Amino acid sequence: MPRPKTHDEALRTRLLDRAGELLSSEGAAALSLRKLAADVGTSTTAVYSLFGGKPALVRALYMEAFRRLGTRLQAVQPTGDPAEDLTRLGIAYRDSALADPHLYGIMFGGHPGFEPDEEATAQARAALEPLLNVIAAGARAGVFPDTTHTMAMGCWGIVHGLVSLELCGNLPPDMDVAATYERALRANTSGWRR
Amino acid sequence: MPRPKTHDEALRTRLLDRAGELLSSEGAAALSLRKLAADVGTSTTAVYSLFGGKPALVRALYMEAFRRLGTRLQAVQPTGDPAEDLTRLGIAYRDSALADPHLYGIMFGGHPGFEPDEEATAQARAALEPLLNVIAAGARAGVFPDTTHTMAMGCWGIVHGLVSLELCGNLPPDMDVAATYERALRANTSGWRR
DNA sequence: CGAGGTTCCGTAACGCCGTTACGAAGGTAT
DNA sequence: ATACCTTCGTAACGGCGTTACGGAACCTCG
Repeated sequence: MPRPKTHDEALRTRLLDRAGELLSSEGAAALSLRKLAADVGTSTTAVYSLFGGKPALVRALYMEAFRRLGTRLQAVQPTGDPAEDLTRLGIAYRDSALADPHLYGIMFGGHPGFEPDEEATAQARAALEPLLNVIAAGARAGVFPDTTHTMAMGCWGIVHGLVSLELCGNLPPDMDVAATYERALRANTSGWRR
Repeated sequence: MPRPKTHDEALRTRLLDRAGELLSSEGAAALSLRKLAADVGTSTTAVYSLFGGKPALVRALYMEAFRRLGTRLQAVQPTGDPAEDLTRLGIAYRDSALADPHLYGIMFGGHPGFEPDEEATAQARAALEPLLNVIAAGARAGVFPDTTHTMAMGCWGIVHGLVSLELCGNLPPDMDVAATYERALRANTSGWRR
């Protein structure tokens, strides 16, 4: 007896996909509920019934962004050399960010109204598990210190920091970023060597 | 014969000060031209005649933020040990960011509509001169490599990255951030040792 | 097969925002 | 005193996120 729902899971994914496209092509400022709904051929109400509002939509994008990052990091095949693996993870991290800078901005840019809750930060941490695994393996092999979490924070810090500086345009335009990035990663890794 | 100006330099600084206060107390989302003008006792027109619009106001805050950061970094007294100086600079950097997180967000968060122009990025680079000086001194002393700019990027990356992660709430709440931060800084520095 | 009822969703309104055009305000020179 | 020129506050415009509401769509039952 009820009217059948058109605000269903399919529409949810279409909204999420289009939101990601808008974000990638025109930036975060251009991501408005009105434009999004019009593009998908529905009304803004859909976003409220399917997500709950704009912050909740951003949250969904946040989760998706970390999911993609985690997938890319998991795809890095271990070589047996923890230091080398660490560098490769860092490069994969940067590739992931450069592949969709605006999505990276969702993860760390801090959108107005959205604060990651516990589940969201758990998703973020889960994406970095390959990093923890490599560092823990290095610790077991005796090349890294036993303070796995401390070292993981340092490594996450440097990859995030460099990528963030690059995306903000804070690096000199004539710099060979890829090479300098890798050099900085290796220096940092060797500093943690036991 | 003209009506005397009330949109003068004094009003400009009052607007800038209040904008900084609003930013610090209520965040970037609460910084609206209407509220700002009302607080200062003028109209939104003042912002347009004195700055040129909201992005230009944000630009002024951006310049001010990097000016303050530069002042704090310059206040770090060299010890003669470049590695130690590097750590102290990193701690001063974090202190500066924690002193006003929202102002730090202006520098790297990327506000909608504002892209730093050449002069703004020059101001940003100038603030980091103490970092370059210490690294160059270390290179002259033979403890750091000759690739000063590469190493500077790495060092900026790790301090910015860790501070950024902390401000985003991406670090575990039970972590002793100050100690871990310093540990990561020292590891990174020692990795650059020649 | 049509009427009723229940659920659902698009429209439209509200209060914000940044931006801009315009008319009133105010001091100066005649 | 009046005319004029600069300056600034008011108000309007389009767009935003959000929400209340009324009509639309379907199933069920007579």
